[in-house]
Amino acid sequence: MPDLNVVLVHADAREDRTVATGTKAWELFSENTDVIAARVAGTLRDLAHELADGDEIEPVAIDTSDGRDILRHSTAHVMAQAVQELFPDAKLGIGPPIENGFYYDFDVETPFVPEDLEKIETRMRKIVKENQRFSRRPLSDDEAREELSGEPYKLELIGLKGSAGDAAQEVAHEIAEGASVEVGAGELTIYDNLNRNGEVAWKDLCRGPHLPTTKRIPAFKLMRSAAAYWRGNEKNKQLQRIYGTAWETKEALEEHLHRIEEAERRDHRKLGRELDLFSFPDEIGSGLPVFHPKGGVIKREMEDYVRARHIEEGFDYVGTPHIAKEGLFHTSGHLPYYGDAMFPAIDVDGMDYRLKSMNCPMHNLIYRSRQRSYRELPLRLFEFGSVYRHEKSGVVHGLTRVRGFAQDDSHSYVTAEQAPAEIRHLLDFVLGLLRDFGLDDFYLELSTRDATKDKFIGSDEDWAVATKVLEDVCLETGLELVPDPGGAAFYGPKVSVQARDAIGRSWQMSTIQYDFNQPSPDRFALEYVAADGTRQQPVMIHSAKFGSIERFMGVLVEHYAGAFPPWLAPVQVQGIPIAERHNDYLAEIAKRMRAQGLRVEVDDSGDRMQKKIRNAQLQKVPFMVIAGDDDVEAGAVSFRYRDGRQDNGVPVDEAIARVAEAVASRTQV
RNA sequence: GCCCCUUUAGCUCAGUCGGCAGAGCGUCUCCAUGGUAAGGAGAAGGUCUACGGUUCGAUUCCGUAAAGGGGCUCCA
Repeated sequence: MPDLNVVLVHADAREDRTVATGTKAWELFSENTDVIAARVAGTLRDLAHELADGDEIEPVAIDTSDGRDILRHSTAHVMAQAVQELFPDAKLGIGPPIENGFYYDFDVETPFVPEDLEKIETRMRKIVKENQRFSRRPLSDDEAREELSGEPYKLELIGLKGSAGDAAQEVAHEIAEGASVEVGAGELTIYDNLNRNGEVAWKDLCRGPHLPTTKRIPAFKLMRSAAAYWRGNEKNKQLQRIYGTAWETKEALEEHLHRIEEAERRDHRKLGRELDLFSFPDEIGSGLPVFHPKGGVIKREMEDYVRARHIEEGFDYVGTPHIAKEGLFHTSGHLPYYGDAMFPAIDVDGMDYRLKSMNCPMHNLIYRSRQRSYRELPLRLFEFGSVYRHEKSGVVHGLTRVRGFAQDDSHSYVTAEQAPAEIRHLLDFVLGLLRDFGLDDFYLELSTRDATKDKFIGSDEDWAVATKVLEDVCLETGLELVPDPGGAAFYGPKVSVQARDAIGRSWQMSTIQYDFNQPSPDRFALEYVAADGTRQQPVMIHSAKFGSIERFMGVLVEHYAGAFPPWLAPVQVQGIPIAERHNDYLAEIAKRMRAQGLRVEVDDSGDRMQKKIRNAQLQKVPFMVIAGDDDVEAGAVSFRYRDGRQDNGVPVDEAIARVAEAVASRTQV
C-alpha cells in the first residue's frame, strides 16, 4: 500500500509525517482527547476524514473558537434528535452555533413550555450517554430530497442551494444566520447518528463537521425557547426556537452561567429601580421614562457636560418645539419613509400636527431664517431635541429603546470642501466624549446604502464618494470598523458607535451622518452665498454624541454597574455619624462641601452605623465620610471607599479637597 | 407587529385544587448611642393590573385590554 506524505501543523511547529493510505485524521491525534476535529487543507473536517497526499492537518481542540462551534453545533443535533423523539411531528428548521451556544428551530403545533425543555434536556442526556456516533454521508440533491421528503424546511434549503450560479453566497446573504451550516456550497451531506449497533438513530442534513460521538459533549444546558421567523422574514411562519449552551468542561459551563448572573445584576432596569434613578409609570405609557431625583442628577451632569463641550467645539445652542405641522415632515422626506414610526397625527383646528421624530427639519428652518454667507460656515447648530418614535410594542426595552427621548442632536452646515474635515472633527469630538465617560467597550459601524433597495435617494457616484469620506476617517482612528450594508439613512451613509450592554446586546450610541441629499433645493432650499457671489448648496452633517441621553445613561449604568465615578454619582458623599451626638459635626462638614458644589447627604436616621455603612454601600456611594469621637476630637473624618478601603483621621480640609479633586478630574475611585 | 411567559404590600416573592391573603426587606413608632456590610420590639400597609364572562360566590377558571420579561422582525 503506497504511503502518503502529510504535514502536521501545530501552533508553533510543522511536522512532516508519512502515513499509510486510508489513514483517518483521528489517528494522528489519538493521544489527545481534547482534539475533536481537524483542519485539513484549510477546511474543518471530522476526525473520521480520510487524509490525502500533501494534506496539511491542524488539530482543532474543543476549547478553541472552532472547537466550541463544532461542539455546539453537535449539541444542537442532539437536541433536535431529542425533540423529534419526544415530539414526532416536529419539523426541523436550522440549528447553527451562535456566540456562547446554539439554537435549533422547529415547526411544532404547540409552542414549547419550560417543562418541555426539561424533558428535552433529560432526553439529550440519554442520547449523550448512548455515545452515538456522528457519521458523515455525501449524497446527491435528488437523494437528499427523497430522504428528507418529510422535512419541508430542509427541502427548501436544498432548493436554494440548487438554484443559480452563486447560490451559496445568495443563501448566506439571505439567511444571514447559519443556514450555510446545513447546506454548504459543495455537495450535500447527511450526518447519521449511529447507535452502538450501528443503526441510524437519527439523521440531519448538515454540512458538518461534528464531534466524533455524542459522549464528547462535556457540558450543556438548554436556556430558553422563543419564536423566530423562518429564514428571518416576518412574512414567513414563526418556528419555535430553543436556545442552549454547551462548553468544553462543566467548569466552563458554570463560569458562563455565572457570567450571565453577574450581567443580570448590572442590568440598568434593575439598577434603575434599586438606585432610585428612573421608572416607567404605566399611567404615562410604554417606553416613556420619568427620571427620579437621583437619575435627574446623572442626566443633568451629562447634559451640562455635553452642552459645554459643544460650545467649546464651535456649536451654537438652539431650541425647537416638540411638535410641528405635518407638512414639515413631508418637506423633509421623513414622512413617506418613516411615517409608520411616527406617532399618529394630532388634529388641531382641522390641521394635522405631528410629534417630531427628528430635529433636522427644524434646524434647517433656523439655517434658512436668513441668507447665509460662506463666511459663516461651518455653521453648527445643537440642542437637546426631544423626539418621539412609535416603536413597535415588542421592541421597547428599559432606557435603551424608548418611545420618547432627548437627542443631543447637532447639524453642521458646511461647504462640500469642508465636509471631510468636519467629519473628522466630529469623530474626534465623539471619541473624546466617550473617553471622558470612561467607556471603552465599543466599536465603529459604517452603515452604507443597499443599492438594490429603493429607499435610498441620490446617485451611486455621490454615495460612493460620501461613503469613502466616512470610511477614511474611521480607519484613521484605528478602531474596529464593522460594515453595515443597507443600514444607512435614506439620505446618506452613517458612522456610528456601537456599545454593548450587560447582557450582550449592542446599541447604537453616537452617530455621524453625511447627508449630501436632504438639503437639496427641492426640499429645504438651503443655500449660502459663495465668495464669487454665486449661490451654493451647503452639505449637512448630522451628529449626535450621546445619541440618546436615555440610552447613553442606560449603557452608563451597566458599564459602571451603578458605581458611578464621583462626578456622575447622584450622591457623592454619604456622611455617617457613629452616634447621634456626631450628627451636627457632620452636618457642618456637609454644609462646607455643598458650598463647593458637592452632593452630600448625612445619614441621621436611627440606624446603627454598621447599617448606615451597608446602606451607603448598596447605594454605591463613592465616598463615605464617617465621624465619631476620635474624629471630632482631631477635627478630622474617616473615609471609607466602595471597595472597603479605609482612611482614618483625615483632616476636614483635606477630606473636602480630596473629594473635590476626584469630582473635578472625572476619575473613578 | 408576531410567538411564548408573567402581573399578589414600596421592593423581592410565597399562597388560595373557587369561600374576601402571607413572608422577608423597606416605611412608621418606641427602646438601644453603637468605630467600618443587617441591634431589638411593635404598628401601619393589599378593591390580588383593569374590564367583561361563567358561578350562590372569582385574586384563583375563561375572554379582552394594558404593562413587564424572553426571543423574532424592526430601529431615520
